[in-house]
Amino acid sequence: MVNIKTVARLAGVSPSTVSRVLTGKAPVNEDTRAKVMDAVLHTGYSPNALAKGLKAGTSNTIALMMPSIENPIFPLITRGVEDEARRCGYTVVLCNTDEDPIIEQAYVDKLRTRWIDGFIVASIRAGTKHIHHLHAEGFPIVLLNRYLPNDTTMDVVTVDNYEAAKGAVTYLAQTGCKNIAISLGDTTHAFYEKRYAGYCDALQDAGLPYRAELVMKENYGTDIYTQMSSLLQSKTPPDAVFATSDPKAVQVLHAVHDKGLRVPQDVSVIGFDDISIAAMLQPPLTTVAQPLYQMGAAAARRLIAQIRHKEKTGTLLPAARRVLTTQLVVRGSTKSKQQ
Amino acid sequence: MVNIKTVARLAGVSPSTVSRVLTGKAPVNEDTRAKVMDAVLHTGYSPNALAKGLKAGTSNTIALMMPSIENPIFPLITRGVEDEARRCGYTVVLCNTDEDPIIEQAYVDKLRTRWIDGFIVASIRAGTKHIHHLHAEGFPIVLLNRYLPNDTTMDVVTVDNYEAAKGAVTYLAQTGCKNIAISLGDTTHAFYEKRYAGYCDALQDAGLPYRAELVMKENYGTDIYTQMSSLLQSKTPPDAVFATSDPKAVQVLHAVHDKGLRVPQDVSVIGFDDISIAAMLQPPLTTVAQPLYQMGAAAARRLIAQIRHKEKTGTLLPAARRVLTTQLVVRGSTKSKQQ
DNA sequence: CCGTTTTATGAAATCGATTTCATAAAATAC
DNA sequence: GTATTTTATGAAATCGATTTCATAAAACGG
Repeated sequence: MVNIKTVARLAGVSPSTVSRVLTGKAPVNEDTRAKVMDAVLHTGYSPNALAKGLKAGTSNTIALMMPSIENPIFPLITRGVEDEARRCGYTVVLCNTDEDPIIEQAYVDKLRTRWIDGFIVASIRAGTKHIHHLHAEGFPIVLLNRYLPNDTTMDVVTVDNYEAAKGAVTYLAQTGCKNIAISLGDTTHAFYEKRYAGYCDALQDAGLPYRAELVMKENYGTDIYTQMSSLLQSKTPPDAVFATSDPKAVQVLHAVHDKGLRVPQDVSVIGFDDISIAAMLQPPLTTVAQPLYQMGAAAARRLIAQIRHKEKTGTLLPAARRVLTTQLVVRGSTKSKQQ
Repeated sequence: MVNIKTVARLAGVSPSTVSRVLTGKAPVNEDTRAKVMDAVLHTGYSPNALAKGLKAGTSNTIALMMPSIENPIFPLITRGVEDEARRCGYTVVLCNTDEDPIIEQAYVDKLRTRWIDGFIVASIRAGTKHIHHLHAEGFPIVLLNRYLPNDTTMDVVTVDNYEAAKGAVTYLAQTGCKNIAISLGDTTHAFYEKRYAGYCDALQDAGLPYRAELVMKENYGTDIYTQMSSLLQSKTPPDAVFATSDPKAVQVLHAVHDKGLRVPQDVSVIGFDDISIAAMLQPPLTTVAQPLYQMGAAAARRLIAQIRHKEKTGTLLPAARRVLTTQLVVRGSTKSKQQ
């Protein structure tokens, strides 16, 4: 591997001068600059990033922590992060944690050793403390999608889950649905809690009663498919379901289909996320679209801004909350609005 | 950040001794070892990976290059790579290249500068040369899924695309289908070429004629949906379609559905990949399952074996070809076998 | 033309861990 | 008891790039 010394010798100058030419941080005579550039091009030299990082204390690398890339919202988010990072000259390290505190801790320990400049965390949970420690140590951190409601110390990129859910349920009511069920995720996550609140308030605004038996919960012993199937056999079955994620909507669709009922004539279904399969389903799924790519890109942009600010001033920018807008994408799984 | 000097001072020894205790590469007196470990635990010291890497010439980091993580086969592959890498103490850098030679070159240039130990490449194309250069320079490289048929210099992890395709088409024939169409991908990729060959040979073995008009091609002006729609209106429409990837199968299903025909009664459909959505479709898609997770894990395992061999001996192991087995997963989009 | 400021560049220190080299102390041999 | 080997450890060199420091040469002011 060719190093700076080789180039220096070839150009007949000292390593310092080569460095000065390449970083441009100090004036160099035009003749010497030409000689050096010549030697650089000739050898195909490119500075060793490890040595550079060691000296500078940075690596131009960020980590992206998520539960699992298999969760269908993450590929697009990841793409957004990676594209933006690359544009800014940063490299992305991928961490699937399975929400396992041990794996998460292992990652943090490994990456903390001074060669990751910052973290995008899409897997934070209420109970864990590693991320706070990391932040307290001075690492730039941006929370993505998942966040802790009573903690405003860290940057967050998210959507307005309350309004988005409220809008979706209101839409169902406007299409004439009276018995609107919800397929709910783990409410220890703030974003699911918000979607639940939006559901409740939308019912109230529409003058519809809240019925506890219409709330299906994930990880509740049985899966959504089973819960939906039995709900359809009850005395007052739902005529609509607001699923708090698209995969849950898929299970609902299957349950409806397997009972011989039609979507949307018998049961309307709205999902949340707009992952790629939503449009491919039969019928295509009406869903609340999150701007996943933009969320990833925004998180990367913010993180890199924090990193650069820290490099310049030694401190972090005050934590900010970036709320992107969702959009209800109406497809075939819902009836049309009544005039 | 606490460094080795701090620990040394605290323990009352030299940095060399601290290093010896932690690497275990030289004998240390039991008393001193205890003192050092004490200081290490007390300070929470962990060696700087950048400095370590600079000295050792390795970074315990590998790169995973793919067209895009949005392509639904890659999340699972990525998960396999990452899990195996983590188990072996390696970190994964993610590279989405969009098959753009410029982006790919930029990545290669950036990562070549001595701090990536090896590459898993799932995006190689016949025309490009960067990867060969990289390999010629001595970097360990494992090709995943995509490969170059007349190049046996690099390790490959793949499946038997020919046999898998042949098996799928033979299955369609055995269920009584007579006019089997194929929805084909870009045949400049060897793996699509092989699937095509398997289709042709299966037809022949089943005594069915090859009909050129039943070959639908991606990137052929019109999309698969349109091609399938017009094929269904022809004089002798297909009664089955072998799609060379699951997303293509989805388009076929939509075309069939929109023509008011039923799957599998009127048209059988088989996909390829078994991505997560396959089982969620209505009807659930019969498809050739690739062991995506295992392919990723196998590629990572092989790459790390190469890296370690190179570190020990300075040379690479002779290139090997690892062929994993596919499995036809029969679901609802095909008829059952005739006795 | 002499003193002062710029400009350009090499030598050497630095980042942090590892490793070779040197050496003092301890252990063993005869 | 002296010679030799082994063990334990510190000092210093090393990885490669950057940056401070020092200094020679050039430019400039009066």
